[in-house]
Amino acid sequence: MSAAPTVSPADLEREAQTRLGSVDQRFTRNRRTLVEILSRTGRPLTMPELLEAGPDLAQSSVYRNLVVLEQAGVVRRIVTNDEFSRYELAEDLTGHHHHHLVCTSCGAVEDFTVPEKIESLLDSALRVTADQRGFTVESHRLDLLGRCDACG
Amino acid sequence: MSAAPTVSPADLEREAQTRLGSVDQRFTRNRRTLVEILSRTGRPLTMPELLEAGPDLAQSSVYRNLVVLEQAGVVRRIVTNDEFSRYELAEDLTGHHHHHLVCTSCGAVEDFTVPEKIESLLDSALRVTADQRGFTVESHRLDLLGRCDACG
DNA sequence: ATTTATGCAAATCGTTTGCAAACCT
DNA sequence: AGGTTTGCAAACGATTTGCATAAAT
Repeated sequence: MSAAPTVSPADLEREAQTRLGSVDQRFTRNRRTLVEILSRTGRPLTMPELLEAGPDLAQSSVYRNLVVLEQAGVVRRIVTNDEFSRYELAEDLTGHHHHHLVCTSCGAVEDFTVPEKIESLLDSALRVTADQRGFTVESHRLDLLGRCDACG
Repeated sequence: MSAAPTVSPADLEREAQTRLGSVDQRFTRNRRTLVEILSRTGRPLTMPELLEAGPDLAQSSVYRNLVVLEQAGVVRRIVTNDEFSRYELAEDLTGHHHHHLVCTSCGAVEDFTVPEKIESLLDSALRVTADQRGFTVESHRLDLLGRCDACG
């Protein structure tokens, strides 16, 4: 349930730096702050949550920086039926492939993982299906929808 | 790739009728039209697509009716990173459990299924994980993100 | 007749954008 | 300097809502 970083904060910064550079973008103070917040929190955050965690950030800049960070492959945007988008570090940055538990009552989103064996089985099954359709898979998304512990 | 209805149009109408009734809602002309369009098309439709398919429908009424139909369990709303929500018939109405291929380029959404064996394996693995977290599963959602045939 | 659904137009609200000042190198 | 980023305020656009009319029972 913690972020369980398999990547050190320093490595993370360096990798974020690199990825931004490869898209001709700078790793500015505000962007650092965002990466730091997302890293520390270790779960998908909404805009209000980000602004609360970084009170000096201007909302418009956060939106703009999240777009940049997403294009650089540092951040991933998650859309649910909830009113807000959520943002988390790209999973190949944290080395932590996972999925989401989405509460249909309060909108909360948590991470979870499935056993490696199931994951790889699923992965190959999906690839077969996609190929048959001429679909080029970039990633998959597996969410569980239901009621979280708090919402009973 | 077709809708492959395992449920006849008549059965569908009757069931929609029933479900609406159980939430104290009527099966009005406009709602019939929506169900008919979704049934005929057999894939998730956006608001513009719905309005094009039913030129006499008022946009606000469509939005309102989709809410009602969703509450009655007749329709399911799908949110992607695309600008529009999409709507399809609830899968327990069509008897056709499926997932989605989401094109990250054009936003198009197609249905696909995975082998029953994989599906049930996944299902039990998910249930175990959820239980450990005190999470009550209502449904799962498995999307493949990538480039569709047309977008190469 | 009374309740509910409809359609138009206006309001909402998360997100995006224009622009001038601040920042970086 | 020369370019980018920032923050404020205004704009956008998908969805929602108020209200008067039309259906439905």
